[in-house]
Amino acid sequence: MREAVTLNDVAREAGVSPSTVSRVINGTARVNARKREAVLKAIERLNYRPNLMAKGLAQGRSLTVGVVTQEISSPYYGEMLKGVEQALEQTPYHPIFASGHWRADQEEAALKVLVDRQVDALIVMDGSVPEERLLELSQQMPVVVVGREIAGLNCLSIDNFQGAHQAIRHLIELGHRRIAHIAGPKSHPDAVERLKGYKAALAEAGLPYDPSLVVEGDYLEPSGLLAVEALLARGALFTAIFAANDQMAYGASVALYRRGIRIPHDVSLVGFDDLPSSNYFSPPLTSVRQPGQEMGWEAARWVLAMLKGQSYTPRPLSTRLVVRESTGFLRSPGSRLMHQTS
Amino acid sequence: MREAVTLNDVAREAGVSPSTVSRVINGTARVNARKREAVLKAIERLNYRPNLMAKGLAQGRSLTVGVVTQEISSPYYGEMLKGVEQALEQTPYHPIFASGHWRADQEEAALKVLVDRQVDALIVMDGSVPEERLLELSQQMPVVVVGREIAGLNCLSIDNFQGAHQAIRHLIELGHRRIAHIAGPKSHPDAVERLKGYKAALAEAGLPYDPSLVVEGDYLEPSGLLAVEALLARGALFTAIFAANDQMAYGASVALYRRGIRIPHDVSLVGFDDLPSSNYFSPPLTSVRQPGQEMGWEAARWVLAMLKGQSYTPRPLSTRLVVRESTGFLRSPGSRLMHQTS
DNA sequence: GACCCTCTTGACAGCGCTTTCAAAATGTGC
DNA sequence: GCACATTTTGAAAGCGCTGTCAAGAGGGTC
Repeated sequence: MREAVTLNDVAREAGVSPSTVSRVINGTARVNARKREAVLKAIERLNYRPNLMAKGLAQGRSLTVGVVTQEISSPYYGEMLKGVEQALEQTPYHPIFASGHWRADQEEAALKVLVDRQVDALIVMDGSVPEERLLELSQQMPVVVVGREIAGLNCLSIDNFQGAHQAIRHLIELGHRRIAHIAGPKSHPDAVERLKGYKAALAEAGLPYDPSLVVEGDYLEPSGLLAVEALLARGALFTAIFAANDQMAYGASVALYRRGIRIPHDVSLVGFDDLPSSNYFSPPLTSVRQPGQEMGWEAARWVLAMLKGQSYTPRPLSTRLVVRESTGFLRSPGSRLMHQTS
Repeated sequence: MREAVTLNDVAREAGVSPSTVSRVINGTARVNARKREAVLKAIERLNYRPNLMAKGLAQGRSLTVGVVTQEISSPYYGEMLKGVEQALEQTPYHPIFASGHWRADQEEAALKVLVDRQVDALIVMDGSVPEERLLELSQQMPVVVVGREIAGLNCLSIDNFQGAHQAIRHLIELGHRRIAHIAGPKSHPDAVERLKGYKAALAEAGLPYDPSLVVEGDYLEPSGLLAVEALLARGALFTAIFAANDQMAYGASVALYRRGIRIPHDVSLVGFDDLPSSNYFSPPLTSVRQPGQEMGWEAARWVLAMLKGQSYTPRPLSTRLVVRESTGFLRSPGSRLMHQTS
């Protein structure tokens, strides 16, 4: 394992002081053109690469941005992380990720890891860290929260109510009257909002709210499958399903497939998030698009601005219903499913 | 932004020297029980957290492991990253990711970023960095390569040939004789191996290899869709498709769906990777399981061992065909598709 | 040629931690 | 109670870099 070449080596090689080398590298002060040349040559010759840890220590910053997600492998967070990565690509900053695994204690542990690693700023995605904790952290460094709204903090989130509302409107316009909902966990504010949007859209259309058509899932595929089975088991009558996220919609579609219930022929299905894979689902899934990548990007731009002491107004993030092939007109008042289960 | 409390503060508070505090924290030498107590109390009282950057600089290591992937948001890499994260969770090390975006130059840039950040070890997933470059890096720090076999390096990969072979055997056993293949990019060694496995299995069964049944994709969904369209356009006759990865299989299924070709009724479909979502695809996708998470885990354990100067023998990683509902017996010699396109 | 200004440069003191090294404290045997 | 071996401890140097500060080098003015 070779010895690393340091700034001192460069200084010696170029016949100048370390300070001068530092100045050339960072452009922090004018340096005589000849010396600058000498330094650059020496850097080239020795193939010098600055030690970012030393630099960080000296400057009191690490040039890293901490990102807390729930699960790094989740397609939903994947999109956001990609956005963050992209926004940071051309800057001196680099993201460093830690996952909360959907558990408050692990999330706190993730925060600790990042803080200990001296991240210069923090992006927190969803989760259930107490608000006070985040407020406390925001005293120490720039913090941007994605997917939650916390007074006194810079937050970035979409209108979940509106998104759900759009989805239900779409189904109603297609003629559906009995629309089941696979909700997200009650502990997630976004899930609650989506449920509200569902109810509101029904109410506006003069449709009754039937609690037996709502099942709570946990945002993962298996729970979508289970939800549909529960619905079917209790003999619920429905011609469409609105799942609070795409992953649960995937699960739901399998349950329907198993029963020989065809999408959208017998039942229409709408998801939320519009994951990249939803476009390639079969049938391609109608879903409420949530601009994950853009959210990550905006969050990163925001903390960058805060780090520079600038203000930043994130572009408004809006949801958009992407209609694909998993939704269709209600076939007939007494569709197959209605008969089958009644 | 509050001033951070340092080891010196703790020393003063506890009435001992900084060295002693360091010793208590790291357990690098015995310390009188009373002093240790005093130090621990002081740490508690001041809520001290060591500065990992300073520690890193002093020790000449960063306690980070660099991981180069192609795309952090890809479900395939997501699984591996999760494995890495998991393996590192209970250690002092933390992963730091950088993406190559499927481009050699960006991959090199990613490597540079990680090396500049003084990662203590490197995990390289697939990609096309020149072998010499990796060998050079391995002189400087522990390196484990996943998904490539490079002489002189610690590599971790599955038997792609065998996996593809299994998939084709399965289709043949179901009666299929004309099996199309959506290959991965020729530049990827694993794609090449999978193609070889496909050919070998055909040959063993005494079936001819028909180049017109093979289309090259790029491992992403759209290319799967395009591939099937190309196949159909050229009037290829087939009753089954083996896609070199699940994402292309997803794309393929959409193309088939659009043409009204049913899976597995008209055409059987097999993927490779067995992404988590494949289990919830409709119909649930038959796929060659590649233990992504385990691969990440093993790679991480391996570099950890190397960092400790220990040797490590990774558990053998094997592929396994997971048969789900996207494959079925050949309906009849003259299946729908055969007629339709002939 | 003395004086003042501006620009460039190097010495040096950190950043917060670790790690020798030698001094201080403790313990042992007689 | 002494000489000696053994721990335990603190002082100090250093990891590789930055940034202040004051000295040095030029240049202009009268």
